[in-house]
Amino acid sequence: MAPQLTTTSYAVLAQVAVHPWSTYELAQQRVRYFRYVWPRAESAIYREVKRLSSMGLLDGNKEWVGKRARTVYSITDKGREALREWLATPVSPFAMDFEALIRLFVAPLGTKEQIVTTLTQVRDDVREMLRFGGEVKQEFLDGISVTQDQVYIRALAVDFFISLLNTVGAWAERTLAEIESWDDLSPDGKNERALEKIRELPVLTPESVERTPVPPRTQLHPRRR
Amino acid sequence: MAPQLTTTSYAVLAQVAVHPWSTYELAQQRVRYFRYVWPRAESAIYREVKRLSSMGLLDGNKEWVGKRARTVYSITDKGREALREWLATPVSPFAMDFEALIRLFVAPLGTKEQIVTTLTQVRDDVREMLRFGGEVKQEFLDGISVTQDQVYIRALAVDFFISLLNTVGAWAERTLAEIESWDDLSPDGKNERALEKIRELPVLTPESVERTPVPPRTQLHPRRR
DNA sequence: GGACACATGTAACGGGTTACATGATTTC
DNA sequence: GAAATCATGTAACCCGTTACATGTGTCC
Repeated sequence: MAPQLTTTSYAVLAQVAVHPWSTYELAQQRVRYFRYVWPRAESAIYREVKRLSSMGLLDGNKEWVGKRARTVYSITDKGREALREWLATPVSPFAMDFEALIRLFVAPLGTKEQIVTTLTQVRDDVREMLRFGGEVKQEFLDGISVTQDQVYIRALAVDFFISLLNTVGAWAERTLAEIESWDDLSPDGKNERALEKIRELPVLTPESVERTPVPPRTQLHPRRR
Repeated sequence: MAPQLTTTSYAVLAQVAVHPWSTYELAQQRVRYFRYVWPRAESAIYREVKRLSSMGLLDGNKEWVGKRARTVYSITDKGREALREWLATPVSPFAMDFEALIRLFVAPLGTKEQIVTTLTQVRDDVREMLRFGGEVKQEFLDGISVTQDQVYIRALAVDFFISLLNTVGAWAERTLAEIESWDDLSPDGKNERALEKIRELPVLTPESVERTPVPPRTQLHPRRR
């Protein structure tokens, strides 16, 4: 049996499918391709191309720059076939790591300044990513993108990226504003206003029929026997 | 030196800070706390509590259920102090894993049906998460949440969650509609329309930035590990 | 009294990360 | 011609995963 490929493998295959790259270029150009939707360390890419080429999915061509070797990889028919088969398998769901939310939960342990700093960082990170998104947009409008012939597909992805970041950015802004309007991080007098805000959130709540009567929460101190 | 804690460690600490839990409850209740913003396997939690308690940040109490032991953990002062110190460090940026976008990029290698299936899966995943979000909302409105006294904080997080999912869901819907309006996945005659759509995306491009003076961006902080 | 879900973990593998090494090119 | 930066990787540790193991209440 061939060893199992990971999503990272397919991400690399997908990038090489566009055109051949040296490993270094591959690792660098991930920024323009998958850095924000499938972030991985550079060294993972180096390892991945070797695996893929040992399996015959990539074709590695050694070149020489002075006394240094470098390898340029292109995708093979077998590689394209692997991608094709992958497309028929179930997709893994959208997932995120958002440390700032964990900090928010314990924010009252720290100072107001700290949580404001955290949220400001989030806002700035998002701005930076949006700046990058604007760059990509401009590249396509100028007609100079490497994947210019694929605009009809890439546009869908850029749409996703921009929409999502605008949402996160807007959330950061309004949350900053809310917290800055507080005197401190204590609950005093804040919960009622918060309930009002929760009530207005755009999501359906389960109907009372389905509403499970509160299950007596698991006992923290079970009886001995 | 004490071993370095990871964000997962702090996530566990943060959850135990709410009130004591047995390890099993901890692992289960992650769904209601961090599953969607900091997803980790259950076994990671089991290992983490042992580490944290060996460091004195958690206090583990052995109890007996029949002949089986179980451990109930509560946070120590030292644990709360660790959380406090953590709040002063730079936050790690929002990150996501979104395999569907990689598939979208290579979609023309496969069939229209396949990419439609993938996007439908995304839409359904989002619906399920939104259903959960609605449940949480209802719990707060009913006043029965375990963190009822923290509504003023949790509301901010629920806001984030719902906003983000609505954005992803809306994107999935309109992308499905777009692709279903196509005869096939070839670029024929699609790129011009796509450029028009890109032009309308709500993000500043470098050119427009040059024309519109923008306040100097705050410096980005370094990445945490 | 057998089946089955719940409860409570452990073992082991592998992907991802950080740290390091070394040659080539540019800058001053 | 030294320093800094770019280019091209390798090594090793550790977090996160999947798979498994075993005890306990419950249902019919």
